[in-house]
Order: sequence, then C-alpha cells, then structure tokens
Amino acid sequence: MSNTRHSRDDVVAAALRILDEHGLPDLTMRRLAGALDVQASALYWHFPNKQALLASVSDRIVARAVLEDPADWRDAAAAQAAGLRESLLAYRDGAEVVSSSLALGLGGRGAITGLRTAIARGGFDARTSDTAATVVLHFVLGHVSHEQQRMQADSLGVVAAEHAITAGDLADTTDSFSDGISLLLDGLQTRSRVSRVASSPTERARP
Amino acid sequence: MSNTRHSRDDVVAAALRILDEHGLPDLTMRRLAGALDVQASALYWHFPNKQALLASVSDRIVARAVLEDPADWRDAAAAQAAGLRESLLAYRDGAEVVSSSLALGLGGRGAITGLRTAIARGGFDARTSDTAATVVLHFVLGHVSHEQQRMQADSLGVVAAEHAITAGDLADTTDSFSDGISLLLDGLQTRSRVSRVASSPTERARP
DNA sequence: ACCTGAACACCGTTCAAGT
DNA sequence: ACCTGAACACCGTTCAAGT
Repeated sequence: MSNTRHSRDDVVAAALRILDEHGLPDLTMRRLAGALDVQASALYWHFPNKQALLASVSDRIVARAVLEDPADWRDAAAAQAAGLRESLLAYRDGAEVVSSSLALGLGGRGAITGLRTAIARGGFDARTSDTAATVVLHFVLGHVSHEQQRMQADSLGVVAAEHAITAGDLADTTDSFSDGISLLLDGLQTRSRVSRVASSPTERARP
Repeated sequence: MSNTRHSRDDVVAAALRILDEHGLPDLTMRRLAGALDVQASALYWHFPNKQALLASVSDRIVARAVLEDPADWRDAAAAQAAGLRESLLAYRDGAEVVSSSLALGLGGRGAITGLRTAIARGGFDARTSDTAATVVLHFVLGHVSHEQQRMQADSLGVVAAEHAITAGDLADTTDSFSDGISLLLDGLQTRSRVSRVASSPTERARP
C-alpha cells in the first residue's frame, strides 16, 4: 500500500483494516505484511509476537470517543456498556479479539475502566464496583461475540433451521442486550441501599 | 496408545486428555492422531473438521453429573452456576474451548439448559429466564476463562508485578465468582415481584 | 531505525487407495 | 468401517545480514 517505511501505528491500522474486511482468521502475519508491502519478518521489529500485536489492536478497538455522561449513575453505566458494545461491533470479530486479549491479560484493559467509574458513582464500595464492572464486561463481550458470530453466519447463509434454534435459545437479539444490562443494574441497585446507608454519616446501618 | 481401531468417543477421550495435560494450543490434529497411533487424516473419518471435534469436546466438558437440586430457585440457580464452573475448571482451558464452540453455535449448548431450568422455577416468563440464563452463562465463561488464564500464567511464573495489577482490576478471585452470581440473582429477584404478580390468578397486575 | 531472505518447525485439510 | 500415504497450501517465528 506504500513504499515508505512503517511505524507501529501503521501496522495496527493495517491490521484493523484486514480484521474488518476479512475477519480474524485472515489476519495472519504474512497477510498483514503483504498489505504493508513488507516481509512477514519485518513485523517482528515492531512487535515481539502476534499476541502483542493483537493486544494493540484490542486497545485501539476499545479506545473509543467517550460519550456524554448522564447525571444518573445507572444511565451512565448503561451508556458505557452500550458504548463498549458499539466499539466492539465497529470491527468484524471485534469482541473475539478483545475477549482473548483480555483473557491473556495483554490488552483491551481500557474496556473496563469506564464501566467501573460509572458504576462507582452509585456510591458502592470499591469491591462491589469492581465485581459489577467485571460482570457487565463479561456479559458485553459474550453477548457481542455471539452477535457477531451470528452476523457472519447469516452473511454466509448457513444452516438456517438449526441456527434459528441456537439464536432462540441464547436469546441474543439486540433487545436482549438492554435486558441483560437492566438485570445487572437492578442487582446493583438492590445493594446500593445497604452500602450507601452503611457509609452515610447521617444514618446508621441496620443489622 | 493401542493398535485397535477407534470410535468417535475414543477420539474425544484422547482429545480431552491432551487438552488437560498440555492445553488447547497443543491440541492439534496431528498430535491427537499421534496419541491414537493413527495418521492425522484418519481423524477426518470421525469428524468433518477440527471445530466439530472441539464441539464434541465441549459437549463432554459440560455434560457433568447433575447436582442436588435445592428447594429455593435462587439456591438452585447458584448451584447450577457453581457446577458449570466446576466442569469448566475440570479441564485445562475448558472455558476457552466451550466459549468458542458456543460462540460458533456448534457445541456446549448443554451449559445453558440447567441454568435456565433452575431460573425458570422462580416463576419468571420465558423471555426473562432466557435473558437471565444467558447473562449468567456469559459471566461464568468469562470469569473462568480469566481464572484459567491466571492459573496458567502463575504456573509459568510470568510477570508477577504487572499481572498483579490485572488480577486486582478484574477482581477475578474465587470469591468474586459468588459475588457476581449474587449480583445477578439479586437483579432477577427484583423483577420476580412484577412478573409473578402479573401471572398470578389471585392478584391483579398494577400498571 | 527498519527491513530482506532464507530457513525451521510446524499447521488443517483433501483424496485416492488400501484392508 | 476405519485407516494410510502423500500432497497442498498454508502458518508463526528466528536470525544473520543489509541500508
């Protein structure tokens, strides 16, 4: 795509293009190198290995523009979750890439900070906010993974009958995303009374 | 490991052994074939491709003995979640295998049925039970994935300092598993009043 | 600072043919 | 019914060497 030399960012940008246009299985070091008019071995000057490259790709995917911040912490948390979902949906196989980088502890860690901050504004202790943010994150990743898999399957026109059952069972429609988030936030709100009363100077916690 | 001919189940059993002893990256068709004293091409008589094999492996992982069934639906759901976690932890990289098979809509689908059944006993409508079961499933898979990754990282003694941060951020200790599940079930219980009143013949739903 | 060229040690999958 | 043998079209990674 050019004959100049490349930077780390160039490599990540090219990787994102291949990811979005051809999917994760086609994102090989050799193909990526080819898109940059370079030998595959050249990529190892920029990154120690493929996982490190994918971690940078994950970071870029989740490093989205921050959205407006509603007054209500519940709305803010829901907005963060929706924003994360949008980011993952913006690239083909985005959820899978981020999910595995996150599992390896290498990248995409920005995905959780916005969630945790929004939730913490509900006045929970740090431990509760952390747990809740983690639960939301896992749900978003799992949901969008399934969602993207379904998009790809549909675009390939595979096994309509059997897959319809799958979709119904897992209930992964767009609506069910909000439903899942609501469920989670309802759970949080339940303990907001306990936590907040306990930490409030004007009231006393009840046994 | 023998010189007799093999069945589908033999292949799956051998795959589970390799998975548990050497991990998912080492579970290659060639290595699996070697363990069975067979050529790699022989595996394609039993399975159309590797993903189908992994789907069968996933099915076996989640096809655990069913546990005692507590009277309270909430306890039953928690027990199902804990049982699923145990099943995934029983094999190295178990969560990742099941997670990706599930994402591809190919296997491990038994993982969700027990959860859904237990939750449905709370008297929710089918849609709510489905959503809740899906949320729980995604959380369990994400949580155990991270848990297993951490086990492997620890066993390799990698980057203690930086990884300590990761673990703290995601709060993926064993305790945080129960915390996450409680949070989810609290959310469900919140709407149990609405749903159950509405479907009760002796009371009328309020607007 | 960034890349080439060549090699190493692998992959999943297909297919005619064997028993 | 179950498997062999050989091939096809790939992988990620390393490393001396070039500019």
